[in-house]
Amino acid sequence: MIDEDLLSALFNRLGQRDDLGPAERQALCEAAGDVRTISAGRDISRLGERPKTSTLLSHGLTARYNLLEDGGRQITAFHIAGDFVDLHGFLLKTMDHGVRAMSECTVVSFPHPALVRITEQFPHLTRMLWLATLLDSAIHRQWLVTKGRMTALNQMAHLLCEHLLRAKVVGIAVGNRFPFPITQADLADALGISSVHVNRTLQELRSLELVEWEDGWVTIRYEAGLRRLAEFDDTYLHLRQEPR
Amino acid sequence: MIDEDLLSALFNRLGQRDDLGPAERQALCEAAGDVRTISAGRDISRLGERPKTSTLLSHGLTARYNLLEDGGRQITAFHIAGDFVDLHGFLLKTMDHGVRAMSECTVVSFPHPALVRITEQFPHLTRMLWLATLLDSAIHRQWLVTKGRMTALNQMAHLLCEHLLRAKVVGIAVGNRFPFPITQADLADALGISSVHVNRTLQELRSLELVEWEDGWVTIRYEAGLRRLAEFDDTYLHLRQEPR
DNA sequence: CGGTTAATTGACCCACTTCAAGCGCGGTGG
DNA sequence: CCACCGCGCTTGAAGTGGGTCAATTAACCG
Repeated sequence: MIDEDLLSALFNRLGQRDDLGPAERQALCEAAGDVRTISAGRDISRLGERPKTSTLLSHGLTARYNLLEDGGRQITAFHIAGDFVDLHGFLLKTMDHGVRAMSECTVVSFPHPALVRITEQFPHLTRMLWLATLLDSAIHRQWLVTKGRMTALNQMAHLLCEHLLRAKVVGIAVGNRFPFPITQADLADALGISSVHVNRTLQELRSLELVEWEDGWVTIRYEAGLRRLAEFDDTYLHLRQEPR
Repeated sequence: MIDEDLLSALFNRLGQRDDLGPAERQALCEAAGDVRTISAGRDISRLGERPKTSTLLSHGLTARYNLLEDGGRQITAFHIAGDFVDLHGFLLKTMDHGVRAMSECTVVSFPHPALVRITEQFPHLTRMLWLATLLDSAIHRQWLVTKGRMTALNQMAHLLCEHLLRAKVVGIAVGNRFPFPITQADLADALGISSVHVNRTLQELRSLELVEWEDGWVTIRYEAGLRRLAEFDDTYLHLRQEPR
């Protein structure tokens, strides 16, 4: 059975939404398979694969992405410690996107048969895992809104507000700073804009004295202003603790 | 207990992904609460609400939407017969978007306590309901890809390919025709473009002899061509029947 | 010190927006 | 039965956010 430390970010994340009992924590520890380290730039999963485990990110940053015929790429999600990168693979069975390690990552695998057992024996824990995928989904919807109806500047501001909050929840933020080790080209693929425009937009955020971004660390200098710019409302992250 | 007919589209949709046993079908029928008709333009659910039931769409068309400060609107999903419009409300507890009836709709409500009971007594059915929300999520991701990296023309083509297939799955398509009773302004809010541009883009799809759109019905005239234009690959709809 | 990758900048271009006006049609009230 | 209204669709013209191309600089690395 694995060390509970590896799951602490997950416990933080789920615990922020509802209490997890000791039996449930133990069930998760027992369901865990092997622990691996994956180096930056490697794919954790590829389009079309049929995974037999789901992968919890214990440390690092990953991205879900799809490629287009012209070689373009769209990143549809980032994941940090405490996130499952492909829990949906448990039931979807076939990956409809790739998952790439954007930094060195530590991951814990959960064999699908063990997850089936959880659904048979731990209804509340099952709902919490289901919830974890619903939170992903809520973030997708929010990205659709910002991508569809906001300028690059607002969109980028929104992404940074979101990540600050997510980083705080799992305890990897340091004050208003959090790690975000991606290139401007990666960010462009997430926002659906060109890397040239990312560069100019970032400069604007800097000149507005809202954000700094150095050596893979983002500092939010003026959170209230950034939130206003992004029309950020954290409802969609569902951070209330309540019976689920 | 309600008439099984009201759930037939749901059975079609789930049954396309895995077998549902008689006991599971019956459990769903027993979990159902009241049946209502909602007239076009009405909200089924609003931002910030805390629903006590989840709503299955048995007939009609609905849209999830978010509003922006400037009065703009982004539609993040359409739902047709057999789709739950807010199954995620079961665990998210608070709605992070509105749901609007785009046509007259027949809906079946499922009280959340009944869904809790399903998670306690029917693990496989629970996984199938979970799957239903994962399919929503997969569609969100696909929209992110098309919205981020495709032109309005390709995006619109993609949406129509998607809806043709979804309509076929639940049996509301007639050949290559399906109902889609929305205005061009609604479509603009879904694609994240202006209604003027929707109009011009639709004209182009028509002039390419790929699509017709009259009286709320879409006819796909040349599906292969439309798919090529949209780079449409149905993997993300996960239409294979297999153990889940 | 060459080689590579990321960040930056300038110049020009285009997909899509905005604004504004006109049109077709079903619904309604007199 | 018709005049009018409102909504959705259509079209034109002008403006802009962001794209593309291409070159330069900066940082790192063996």
